[in-house]
Order: sequence, then structure tokens, then C-alpha cells
Amino acid sequence: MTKSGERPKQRQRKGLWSPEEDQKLKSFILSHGHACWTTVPILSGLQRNGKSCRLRWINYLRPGLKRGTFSAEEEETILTLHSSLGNKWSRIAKYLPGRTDNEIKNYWHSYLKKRWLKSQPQHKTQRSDLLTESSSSLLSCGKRNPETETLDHVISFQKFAEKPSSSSPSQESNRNMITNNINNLPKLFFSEWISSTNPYIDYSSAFTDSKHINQSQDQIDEEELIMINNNYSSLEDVMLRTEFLQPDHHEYANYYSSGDFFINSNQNYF
DNA sequence: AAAGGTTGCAACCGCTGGTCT
DNA sequence: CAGACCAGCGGTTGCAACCTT
Repeated sequence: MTKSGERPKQRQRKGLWSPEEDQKLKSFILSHGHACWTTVPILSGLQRNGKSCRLRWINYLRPGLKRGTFSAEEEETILTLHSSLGNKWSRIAKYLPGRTDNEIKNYWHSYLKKRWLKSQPQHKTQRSDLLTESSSSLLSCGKRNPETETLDHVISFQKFAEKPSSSSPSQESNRNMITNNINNLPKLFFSEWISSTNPYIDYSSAFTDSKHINQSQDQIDEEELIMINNNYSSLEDVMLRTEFLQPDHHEYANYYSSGDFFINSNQNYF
């Protein structure tokens, strides 16, 4: 202990996580939860800071994460949501089960933005100055400034607006898809569901605090919904699709609050 | 085969807002 | 009410893998 009574600061590791560290963190959180992230490294014996542990869990270790390439549907969802929400990656992630905000952000910067630029040679006329002069900094994730930020939104908006309607299923066909295929849905394990991103339930708090479990639809940002519905009809498709993937969240929430969650998530994944 | 360039992604940093004391 | 603490978010960086010359 120091004079002030604090613990002497342990040298904290940085950089890539080793498999041993991953295992320590994973088993600690699965058996104890994470009431307070700053205590997690101390209690689990990791030489990392709490922030780093939190990030590693959310972006990599959390059960139910999808890995690998984004599907065409996911791409469309990102483009659609980005066009109305901007760089609100965590909000966008809420509609992409199993994807993290970090993953979506990286995907946008490394692929989607470029794909759009490639497919839009005609824009050289109107916005050639902006696109040619700042595209290099854009593509290299240049420093934040109002101009590039605005351009981000312009890019994603135009991309969405110019998409042929055939590639974006109508609300009608989407509903049909739901009714036709509801029985063919893959069943989610609860751990998958709780780890996937449900727009109606703040599962991250729920994980350690069961009082949040019964939060329901009113938790959605109403302004967000209004904006989405006013601007783009296919954004409703996004919402439907998301709900479609996670139809039984209330039932699962009750299941979680019953305390069986950890047992089953352990069985399913470890 | 090797050097240099590019890409993708994991992780860090700094800021913000909420909660607690 | 103010300050401390914490979680969450978005921007940025570092580096390994891959590609090109």
C-alpha cells in the first residue's frame, strides 16, 4: 500500500490478449458477472485495466458474437441505418445481432465507404472537389472534421437513395417472408440471444442487474424511430428483420431472470 | 525472394454523460 | 451542488497479414 492507502499500481499489460488472458476473463465473468469493470482485473488476476477487459469481453469474448464476413443483408442494414443515424455505431449495432459497434465501424471505414466511392463515378461532377481532394483522407480514416463527417453522411445517404428498389425488399414482401419462414428460423440459445443485440432490452445492464430485464419497447429512442420511419420505408424492414430474428425476447428475459442463464450459457458454449 | 505498400482489425485513448457520495 | 468515479461511445492508432512490384 502507498501512503494514501491505495494499492501500489501493478504494471498493466497492453496490446494483444493472450489465450490465457482470454480464458481468465471469460471464466471470471461467466461465474461472477461484471458488477464493476474496474474490479474485474483485480479479482480475476489480470494485469489489465478494467476498460481493456470490458472491451475485450464486448468485442471478442462475449458469447453469441458472429465472426466473419458481413452478409448482403447486413451491409444493407448498415448503409440504411448509417444514412439516418450517422456514425452512431453502437446504435447501428443494436439492429445487427451478434455484431459489435467496433466491427461495424471497422467494416464501414475499410470496405463500405470505398465500395460506394468505386460505384459512383458520376458524382465527380457535383462533388468532385470534395471527393477528390478529401477522399484520400477519408479512406485513411482521417482526422475528424466537420467536412469529412458531413461527407460521410452524404455518401451513405446517396448510396442508400440510389439503391435500386429491387435490392430492398418491400415491407409487404418482408412481412410475407416473416409469415412464410417463421417456422424455419434457427432457434437461438439464450446466451446467443442475450449477447446478440436486442433493440428493446439493454442486455448489458441486464447481465448484472435483473431489475432491467422487464424493460420493453418503450426503451427504444422514440425520436430515432420517428426519424427512421419518416425517412426510409425500408428502414422499417430493418426493424422488422431485427425483431424477426429475436421473436421471443420477453420469454427469454423471464428465463434469464429465473437464474438459469449462466448454467445454460456455460453448457452451450464452454 | 525481398522490399515496400496496403488492408483489416484489435485495441487504445479521450471525451461525455450518468450516478453516487 | 460539486466532485469523483464509472461505463459507454466514437475516433484513432498500431501491427500483422497480405499484396504488389
